[in-house]
Amino acid sequence: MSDIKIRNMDEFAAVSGLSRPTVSKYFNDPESVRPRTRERIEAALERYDYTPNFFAVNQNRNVTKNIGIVVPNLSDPFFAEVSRGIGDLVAEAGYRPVLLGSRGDPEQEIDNLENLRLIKPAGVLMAPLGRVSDVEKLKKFCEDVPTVLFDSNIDGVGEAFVGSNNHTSIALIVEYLCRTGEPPCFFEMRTPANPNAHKRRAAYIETMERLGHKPHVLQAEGEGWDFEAIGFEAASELFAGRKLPTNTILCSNDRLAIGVLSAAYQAGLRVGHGAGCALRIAGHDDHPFSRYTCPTLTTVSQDYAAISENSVQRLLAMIESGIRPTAREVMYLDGRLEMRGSA
Amino acid sequence: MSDIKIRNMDEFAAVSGLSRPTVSKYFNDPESVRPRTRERIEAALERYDYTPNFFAVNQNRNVTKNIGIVVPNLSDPFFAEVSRGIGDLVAEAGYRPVLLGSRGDPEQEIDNLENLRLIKPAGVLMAPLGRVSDVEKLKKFCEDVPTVLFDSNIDGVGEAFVGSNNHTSIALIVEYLCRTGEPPCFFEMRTPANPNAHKRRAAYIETMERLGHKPHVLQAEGEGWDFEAIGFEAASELFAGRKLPTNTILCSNDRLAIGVLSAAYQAGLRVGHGAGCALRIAGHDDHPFSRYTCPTLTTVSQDYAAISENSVQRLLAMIESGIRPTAREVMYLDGRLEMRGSA
DNA sequence: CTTGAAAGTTTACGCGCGTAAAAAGTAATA
DNA sequence: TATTACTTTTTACGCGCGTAAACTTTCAAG
Repeated sequence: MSDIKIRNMDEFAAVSGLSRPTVSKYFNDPESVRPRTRERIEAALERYDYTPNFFAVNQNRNVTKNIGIVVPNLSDPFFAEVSRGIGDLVAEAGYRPVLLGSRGDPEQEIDNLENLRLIKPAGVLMAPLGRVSDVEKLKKFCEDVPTVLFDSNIDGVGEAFVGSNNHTSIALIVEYLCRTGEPPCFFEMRTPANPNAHKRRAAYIETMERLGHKPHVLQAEGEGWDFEAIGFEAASELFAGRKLPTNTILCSNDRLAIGVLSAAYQAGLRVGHGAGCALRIAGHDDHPFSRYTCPTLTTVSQDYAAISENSVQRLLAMIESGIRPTAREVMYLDGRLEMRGSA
Repeated sequence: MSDIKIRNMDEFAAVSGLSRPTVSKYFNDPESVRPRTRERIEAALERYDYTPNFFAVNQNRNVTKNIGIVVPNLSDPFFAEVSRGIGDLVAEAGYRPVLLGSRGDPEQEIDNLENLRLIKPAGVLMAPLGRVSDVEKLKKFCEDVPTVLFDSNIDGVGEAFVGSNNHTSIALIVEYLCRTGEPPCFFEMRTPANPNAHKRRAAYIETMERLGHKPHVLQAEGEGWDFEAIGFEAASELFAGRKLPTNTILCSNDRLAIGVLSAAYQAGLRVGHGAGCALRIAGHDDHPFSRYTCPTLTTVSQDYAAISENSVQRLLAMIESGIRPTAREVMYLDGRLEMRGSA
């Protein structure tokens, strides 16, 4: 490694014995130059460390190699996990992932998109806030930038959607619960942030009716993303008032279930499916901590890997072909039942 | 809002009736132009939406308004939380936070810094991986870019460090545990990723000896960041072998403690400080989920807010004064005992 | 009304690179 | 060896903005 500082592509072209346009071509696509030329450039790269100026490279492009990843909340372990996976895939494909969290705030969500627009991304992968999102602004953004939605769907926004099939996964766990004990009631937030919640409630009701049971929906008050706290508060009240219509609770998601588990513990209710248990509790999502709750949480796992892979793949296909599909593509992946200790 | 598209600063200067250099001056610092001029520009901004081209703006600067935030792992709720707070503060101060996670991988950590270098950040806030970090490369980066470390300290790296005082906070909880029951043993990973772990162990030993008790350190095997799993496995073996030297376990951090709690539950050991409890378990950090474990986890909370504020403040002071301090500044904040159900 | 500093305008150059066009060179085929 | 198709080089321009220098206008104070 030489100590001579290379200040720009001109100087680097000089030390590698080539012209700047050829070097420029190499950096845009190493395959586009003759193998021997490539070797010379790569040899020079070992001796002098040079990287094209990020800003100058992107200034003239109308699209860059940046791919935006926008999720509702980076503090939520689910989204932290998924966005990590997506970021990896994006980086492997030779793009630069730019990760942004919206903190549950629709204004922040739009801000994130505006910030992304500044860096002229090749495309965006986004898990929208859902119900509270500013749909018109989202649509406008998606007209300009190829966008794939994941996790929660908003009709007409983006070129594609990849997510879980709430209908089958809720059916899966409702059937399991009915088969192995009392039919469950359904525990959710009254004003859920995420549109999946509505689908899950609907799927619960439909499955219960199909099985000939009466559905019971319990709704917790509270806004925001502090799901454990909301679940805890509402469940504590339920337990104190002994208002539970059944001994089995299916929660709309694992974070609520974690709050409910905690409330049950503090109310002295033993949770599980064994002898001496007063209550069964199940969740949905297979949150990273679900396997370490007490008892471990029975839930439905979403196929994180498949969601990540499919959404990235769809976006890259659009970017690399340059073709925006005429019809919006929607893909639902099946969940898997995770039978653990709590139900 | 007019529909005329403004393509660049020249056009925007034209519609606002000013010259481009004046407009440029405004965007660099709105206070630097006469109030009347400012009004004209801001009026124009309402009619035509124009934002200076991000890449062109930064191309000529040798430092930008970007501030990098690098944490070991974005999937860890602790870092997710802290980096969210830091990002907010950075944004409030008029800078653009760029968040990067190193995934527990020292190479990724260096990669992150190299990527940051490309965008010429005004400064960087970093929680280093610690023991496994490539210290030489970190140092080199910190020579070029003003950097403040937080969470875990590496001597000689960065201009300042802000973190918790492990010594006092471990003393706090050890004293509490000794006062209210059997003296604790200390549960940690044999090869912890984070240097705080070593300080915590040392603080435990010293406090125990000061109080006239014999310290016991139990070490779990396992590498990586899957702390709950590592804690669970090791604790399960301990419980099965009945090898515990005391009925009180102080875990090096909350994530390990969550694993240990889960193992205790599955081993049928009742955890808590009440009658009929076989075991007390405590943690350290006040992880977001600690208040929802079963039982709730007694722990020491780190002062997230103060860590965020102080580290951001120190970095901004350096950036805005343009002065790199000659002496490295180190700041330790005290933790607070969170007495809950588990101990 | 004069004066002088502060603010704004004009003009001009540079940043580092993408990229187009024409010329020159290189490698495989006939 | 001549032909042909690629590659590479040369030359030149443009992107959008920062910024310096010299000049002109504005505005408040004397």
